[in-house]
Amino acid sequence: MAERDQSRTRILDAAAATLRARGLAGARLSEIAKIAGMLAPSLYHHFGSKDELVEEVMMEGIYHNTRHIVSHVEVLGSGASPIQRLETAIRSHIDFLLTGDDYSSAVARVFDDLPDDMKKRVVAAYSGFDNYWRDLIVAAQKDGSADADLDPTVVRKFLIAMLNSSSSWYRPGKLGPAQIAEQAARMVISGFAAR
Amino acid sequence: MAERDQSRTRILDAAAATLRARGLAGARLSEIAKIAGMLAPSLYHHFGSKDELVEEVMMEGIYHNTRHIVSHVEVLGSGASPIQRLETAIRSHIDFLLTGDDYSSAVARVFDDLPDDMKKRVVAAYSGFDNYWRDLIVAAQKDGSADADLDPTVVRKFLIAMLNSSSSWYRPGKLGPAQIAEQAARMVISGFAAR
DNA sequence: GTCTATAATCAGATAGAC
DNA sequence: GTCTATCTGATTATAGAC
Repeated sequence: MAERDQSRTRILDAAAATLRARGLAGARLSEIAKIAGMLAPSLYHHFGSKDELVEEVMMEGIYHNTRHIVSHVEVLGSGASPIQRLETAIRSHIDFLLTGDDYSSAVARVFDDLPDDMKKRVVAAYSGFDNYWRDLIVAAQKDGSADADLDPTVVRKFLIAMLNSSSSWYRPGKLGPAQIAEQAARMVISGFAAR
Repeated sequence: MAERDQSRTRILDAAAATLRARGLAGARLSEIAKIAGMLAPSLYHHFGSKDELVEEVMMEGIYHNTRHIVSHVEVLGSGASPIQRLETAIRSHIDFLLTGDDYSSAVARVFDDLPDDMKKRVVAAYSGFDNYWRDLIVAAQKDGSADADLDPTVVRKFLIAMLNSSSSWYRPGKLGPAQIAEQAARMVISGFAAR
């Protein structure tokens, strides 16, 4: 990797960590620069503006997250049931968020606050991710293994909001990422009521 | 109500609407003042600072929301099962958010971005709300009607995050607040998988 | 109790040396 | 490619007239 790319990567990493921790307005260029080992004006050699930097973090986050989930689900092979595939996606998403991917956590944290024009582009980039979840949900319904009276879009919105929230309240303790993921999968698929 | 209280209330309403729509950093005192029918410096006659105003909106939001949910649940009377009570709380919470309470939506939107010291106080005020949900959850588990292997705290966090998210993605359309609430209750209690 | 005018602060962004 | 110095613009907050 070229030196230039190393600096870019360090800046992006620093921006993702800062956005995750402080939100959009709270993330100062001076802090991002400090973590990346430079001063704020130096960032402008690599990025045109704060917005440009933020947007690249969003795009990376979405890309990383999608790839991570898809690769875990697809490893199951064609023998897996739709519900098994959905369960794997849920576990994989939580694990990704809680095991420290700053990029996807940054997306979860700042998405609502993005300026409208950037949000449009980020939503467009998100569509692959959304569609993937939607397909998992619809497949389980077509298969007869899931409740067909639930609206797939509503299920997806609720599900992703619930999973994403974990990055804001999770603290290492009694329950680790795997246990949280287990709880999420159980709650979503089987529901809270006893069978 | 005294004139002074009227102005205060107008300002609080305007702040809640603006916080809900624009987030913490995006909510400008000039916009809040304009909605309240005055100019920004006039706000300082009623509130000491932006933070003070924001904190009062948070406290009102939590108070409104808790009262709304509790009153709907308690109306069920002592004959209702724990699951019925939980279902009522879910429906009531969604309905409250989507039928336009700016205060509780503002809490959902800006909570993560609050400055640390204010957040501590807001969390403390939230404890009554959290405990009420927790009691609903634990009661259903003790009763044997809910999955006792789920951690009550994790269930509560996931549940509230999921319900709160609706205020950011809901738009009046095919499904109204009551239908969204119905979907949420069904998804949480029965789960996504077919029985 | 609200206004006009203005101060104080702060963060993003630019210019230009090295 | 990073620095120091500076500018710009926006926003909270204050002073004091009315």
